[in-house]
Amino acid sequence: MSSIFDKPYDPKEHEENIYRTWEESGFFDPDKLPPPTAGQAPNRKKPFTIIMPPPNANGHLHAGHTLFITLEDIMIRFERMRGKKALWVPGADHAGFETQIVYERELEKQGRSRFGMDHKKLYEEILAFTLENKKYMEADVRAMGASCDWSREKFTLDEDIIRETQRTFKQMFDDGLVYRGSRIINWCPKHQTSLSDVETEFSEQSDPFYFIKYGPFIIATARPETKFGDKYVVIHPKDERYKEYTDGQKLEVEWINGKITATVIKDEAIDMAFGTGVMTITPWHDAIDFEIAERHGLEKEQIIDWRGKLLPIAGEFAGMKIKEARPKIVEKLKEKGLLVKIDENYKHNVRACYKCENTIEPQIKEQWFVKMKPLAKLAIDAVEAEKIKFIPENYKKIFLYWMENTIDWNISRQIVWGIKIPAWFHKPKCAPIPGREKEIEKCENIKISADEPRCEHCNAKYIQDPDTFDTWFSSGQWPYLVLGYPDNPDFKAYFPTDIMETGHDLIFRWVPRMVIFGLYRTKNIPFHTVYLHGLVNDAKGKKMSKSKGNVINPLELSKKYGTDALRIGLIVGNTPGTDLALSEDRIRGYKNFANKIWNAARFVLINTGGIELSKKPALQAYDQQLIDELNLFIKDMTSDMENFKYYLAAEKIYHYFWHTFADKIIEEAKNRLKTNNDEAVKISTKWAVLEIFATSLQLLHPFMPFITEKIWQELSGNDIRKANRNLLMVEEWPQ
RNA sequence: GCGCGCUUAGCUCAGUUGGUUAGAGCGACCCGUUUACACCGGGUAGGUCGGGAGUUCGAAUCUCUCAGCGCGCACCA
Repeated sequence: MSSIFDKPYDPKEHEENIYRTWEESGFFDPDKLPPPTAGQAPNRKKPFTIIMPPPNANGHLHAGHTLFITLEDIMIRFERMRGKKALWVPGADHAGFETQIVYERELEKQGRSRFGMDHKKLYEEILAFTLENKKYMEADVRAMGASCDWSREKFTLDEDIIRETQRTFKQMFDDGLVYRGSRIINWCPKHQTSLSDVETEFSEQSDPFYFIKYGPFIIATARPETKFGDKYVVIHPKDERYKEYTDGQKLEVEWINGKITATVIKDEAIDMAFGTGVMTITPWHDAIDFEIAERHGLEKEQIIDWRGKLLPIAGEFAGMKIKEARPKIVEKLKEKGLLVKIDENYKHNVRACYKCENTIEPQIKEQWFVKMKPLAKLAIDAVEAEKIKFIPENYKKIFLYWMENTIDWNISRQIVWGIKIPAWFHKPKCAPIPGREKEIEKCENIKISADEPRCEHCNAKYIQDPDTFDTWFSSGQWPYLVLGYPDNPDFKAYFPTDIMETGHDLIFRWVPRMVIFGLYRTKNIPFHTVYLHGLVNDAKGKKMSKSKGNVINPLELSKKYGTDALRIGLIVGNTPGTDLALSEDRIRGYKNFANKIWNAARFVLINTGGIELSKKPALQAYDQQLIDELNLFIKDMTSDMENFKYYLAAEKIYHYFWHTFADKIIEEAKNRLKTNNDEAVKISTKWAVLEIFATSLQLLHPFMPFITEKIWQELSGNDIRKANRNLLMVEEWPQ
């Protein structure tokens, strides 16, 4: 008799069909699940929800994605089998800044540039580009076996998402939680946009450190080119060395471009031990200096323009790029006798754009800011009250530390690809209308509205804020927006969600924002548990990067060894929060395992014909013991699953199947079937083998869904389960 | 600078509340093709659990300390 088991398992032959069968069954939608088995029934009222972190829609999945899809799919399949209404909502992220950069490269290839392009046209081009690439991402998610409900898929630029995001902004504006302010921001001169702190990285840099005469003082700086406008000299109030100088004292000082009047400021922000203990400040281009200037009400002046060139205040250096100007300025200081010495071994950390690695130029800009303190308080309280749990636990501490030290969040971005900030400005204000002065006094010069407002007094048009939201402003609201907050019944049925599973690198960028927005808008936590997985690195444990050329394409591994092998290979031994070294060897081993399962199925098929599991025979003591051991195993493994220890559960079932079931139980069964003529012994043996095999398929299914489903289909003619509804996916988790 | 984590077999990592000879996968070596499977089976070797000190009847596990590595945050002009 020939069967599909006659040749080794070839995943390529089956995976696509199996996925189609699942998808067409409709069971990815928890509202369309088949009636529960008796064992599942008690759970059926409980929802189990995971919102998928939406992958960027601008290309294929990478290794990190395949890990999170596998983990979340395991969680979902496990709970679905247990009878819960398991909902996993997929999504696609427009990924504002990131996608715009990807598209800018496309433009560059065509010899074009986004600067000078009509905003609307650019937006439409990027939209078309994104929707095209979104398909690849979705196909990859399917190829990974994700049992998510595609009927509920959302895109971060869907109309309802945009509308609700803008409403959140309006509500926060009305509550005084967002404000427009001229504050120091991180400016990327290449990308021509501001960035939040989490979108920048520090890199250590070695620069000459210049000691320069400034009147009676010597100041030290690594950036002489910012010093043109420096007219405040700051000293620590307790510094004995400079006690003769008093706060507010004026001094005539010979400076780079001639004489200026300097003012002495005393401020405790000064580190007396650093440099000379004296510094001049440049409030427009340095965060600390800005704070000092704010505290003392000092003037601020822009020195460097938005493109990174010096402004007219720099005199003869105006129009020069910083790098070009610096040595020339130093030369001039030397000529004037102002340069005291140069320390060549000065190392400091410089903020850089996390995408282009260009140095960030701090600038003062009028932007929208979220007042973080009161919002952070909500998050801190919820986490301290254990309403939200972290896996691994130590991330709780990290989360709280960050929340307690958070600063106001700049949410304005000077990019096109994103959600428009629904703010409108009335500039200039209304002209005076005789007799209506008081009324006009109250005229708002800022309106928050999705539609274009008009001034009710002078009928002037408002000018729309050209900026878009920081992507994290909208993705921070993702969990409830996806479920259609506030009106969609899904919101009531499935929120708060159960688990937010994401990479530990998003502990600051994303997780806190979701907690805050959830608590602010829905008055509820967005999820009960945060599960953080580690990063997927190359075989040597090094971070994958295109420039290093060590990027492993997970979908190639999936094609080569099968998705099941890739999945379980990503899971076994991969503890939460710990980075994973992904190597081909690791996956290859599990391909062999898949084949082992395949061949065991062949043995079972050949040897247990005629056995019906629903008709349990009187078991021999030996077989009863195997079943008892199996039950203990189920209990142990289920407990690991409930405690999110997938790395252990996967390893245990692997081991049980291969080294207990295949190596021992099957081998013993062979002997007994061959040497014993007692029919009762044979039936008992066959029944036990089939029972253990069927149960193993169920236990393996969340980890290796394709092969287990395929075998289940092939064996279903044998009545492997009385409640068999032909899809292992909705079968009951063994108890 | 502050914080977090790691250091266990050649490599990648488990080891739950301290408890008998410390485990897995991959790799190495030896033997073996008796029909589920060579994408296999049987077996072997390989670890003073980073160093040191302490608590304990007992420590890979708890405490202290030293060293090395990784990561995060912040920052000194």
